[in-house]
Amino acid sequence: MDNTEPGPGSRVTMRDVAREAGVHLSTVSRVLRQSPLTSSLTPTAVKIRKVAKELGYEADPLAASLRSGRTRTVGVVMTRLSDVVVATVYEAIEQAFSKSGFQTLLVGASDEPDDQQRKADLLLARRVDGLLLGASSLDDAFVDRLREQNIPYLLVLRRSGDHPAVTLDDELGGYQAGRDLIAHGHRRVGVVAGSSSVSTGSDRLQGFLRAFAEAEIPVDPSYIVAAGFHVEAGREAAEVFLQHKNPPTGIFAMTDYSALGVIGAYREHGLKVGRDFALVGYHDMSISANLSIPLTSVHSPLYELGAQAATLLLARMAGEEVTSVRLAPTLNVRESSAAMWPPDRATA
Amino acid sequence: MDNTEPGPGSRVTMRDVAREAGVHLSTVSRVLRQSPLTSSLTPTAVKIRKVAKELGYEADPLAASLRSGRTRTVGVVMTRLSDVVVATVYEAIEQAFSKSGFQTLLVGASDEPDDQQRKADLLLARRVDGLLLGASSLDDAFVDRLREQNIPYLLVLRRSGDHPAVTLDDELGGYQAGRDLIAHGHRRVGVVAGSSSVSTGSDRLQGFLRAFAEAEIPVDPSYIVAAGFHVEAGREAAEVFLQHKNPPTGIFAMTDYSALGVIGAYREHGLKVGRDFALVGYHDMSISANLSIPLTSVHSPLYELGAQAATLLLARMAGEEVTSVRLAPTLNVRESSAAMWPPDRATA
DNA sequence: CCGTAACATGCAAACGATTGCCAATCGATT
DNA sequence: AATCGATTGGCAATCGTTTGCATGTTACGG
Repeated sequence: MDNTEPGPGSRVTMRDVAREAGVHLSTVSRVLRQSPLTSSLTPTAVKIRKVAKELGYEADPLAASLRSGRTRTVGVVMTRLSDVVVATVYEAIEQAFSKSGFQTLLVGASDEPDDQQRKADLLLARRVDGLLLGASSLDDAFVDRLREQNIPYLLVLRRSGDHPAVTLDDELGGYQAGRDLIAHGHRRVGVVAGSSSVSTGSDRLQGFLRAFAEAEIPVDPSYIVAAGFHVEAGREAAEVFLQHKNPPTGIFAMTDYSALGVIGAYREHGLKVGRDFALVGYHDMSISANLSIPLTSVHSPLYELGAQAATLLLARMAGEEVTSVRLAPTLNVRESSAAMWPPDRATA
Repeated sequence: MDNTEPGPGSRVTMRDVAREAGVHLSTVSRVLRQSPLTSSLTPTAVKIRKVAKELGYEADPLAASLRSGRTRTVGVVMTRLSDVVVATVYEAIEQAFSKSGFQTLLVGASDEPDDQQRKADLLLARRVDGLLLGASSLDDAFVDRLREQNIPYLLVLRRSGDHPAVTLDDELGGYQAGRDLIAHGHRRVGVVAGSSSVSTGSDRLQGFLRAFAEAEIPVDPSYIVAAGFHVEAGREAAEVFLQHKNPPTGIFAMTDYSALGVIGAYREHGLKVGRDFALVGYHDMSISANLSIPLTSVHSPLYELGAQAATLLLARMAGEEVTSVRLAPTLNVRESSAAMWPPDRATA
């Protein structure tokens, strides 16, 4: 026998509704799930709905999921949510799913592959109907396993192998940044790069280098500093640049944040962006256009990215085949890189 | 009869472990839950654990929750996650709960009270063990209902009534901002305020005004512009200031973002922050110290806020009484407000 | 007027755990 | 050797749904 909660103060269950309406439990279930088997106009259905409302019945998703195996929940694994880029994408994802009546279960993961896997397993244990991965590294055996297990999943922001993914065309973005620096006369350039094991970073670098290869301008590898995506990374890289006797005249930072770090560090050396050096950032966050010297930046459609990811995963969950989507960025040229280089040649 | 998933490819259940180990189902449950009733050293316990590992058994949280009523999940309601402040706090929350073996279910809500309530109800239907509310307005009847229903909850970031909350001392922050502007000689000041129905905004304003009241300096109400917390809000407010024939010399923006908006808009009028006007921001995000002209800003311990919120909610869930916590901010004075006003008086 | 399709209900077995109660076991104490 | 107390393990009910099958009802065409 069990006496945990004997009081009548408990919740209203289907059993209560059934008793009150004078029908069987299962009938209530069918009517309320509006299963296609039962038209909604029959007097019984009307009565059940009325009683349910009167009693304030609310379905228990737990019990339903246990029995049906479906949870109407998708799991989302993301890194560092405090990164605006990530947060914006997640916000879009959440809204899209919420609109379709799904709930998202968000877990943060570090950049270690193991951590992502552990967190994803946690989500799978919760029986999510689908999985959105925003933290996978380029070589992630774990994702292969997902495919084999036939679990609907989708990568977002980062690619890996030939797994379906919704990403930004980072190669193109890097290319655009490179073209911009070339077009403004820069021949000696530096890059504030992120970790090379993450597709976003390596793609941007590749595109950037392609631009210079096409223009047949060599890029000194020692000017490519893998520092990271945050403000401090920019400062670090800046110090490296400034130690060269011939520092680069044009800099591509892989994040607006690291671009700000560069601005700050250079500033402490008395150097001013847009005058003493050119700078191109990435992601075109709302702040970038509003700096004292507005920042040239590659704009990424982050919100659309999240929305598309949600749509595609929903399609996959419905059994459809989907193909990866790659969204194109656009370059916004502003004062930080708009001047021609070398300066004053025309007037000298 | 039921034939939904007859295949043996299903998951490993306790029943399987019990059969394999030659003990009763319930014994397995007790050992694996390491209920205090069963010491873990008995041979049966050892065997069960061994078998469980061999079979790759993993508990189904759904089934466990259904029976036990506990989910080891807390619900979190927040607004606009793309706001770094909110995202940072959430990140801290998630990490803290994750460390305690809880999962967080995050839902985004708009600023409308109804929406928050709807989203919270969704979470309650999922039987969360506790609720963290980051989107409540000042007058929120919904939270009262929670108290009556005896559900462990906690407000975070925003206060409401006498509900337990972990917040920043925004009044103090506003005061500090005000003191700074006064100390640097400003007598005509403007405020870029947010919505007054949210405690963060109204508290900051109140503190700011207290500083001026104490110093017996009047503040012109038409210089207080309720525009919002984002970049565009700053631009908007700046335009309002500039339409006055005597624009304020010192400006308090309630967010670093809106501060950036002000910088941008003034800049387009040829006005430079730190020289032509002083500016104080709020939250001291990583970028603020790295601007060309570093921004004076009130620093809030956001990460600590999230961590404390998690700790306190856990305590409440364990039945302890908790008292609200209010974390003190600290002012970081930088170039944007460091100069004395009016300028050049000493040298003139 | 009957056979039958079509549909609305009812029945009961799951889904996979937790847990109150009780019987059995075991060691120690008298 | 008998008794007592404490552990241990088994039993079965239960959490609140979903769902395959069987039954009952209605309507309709031939």
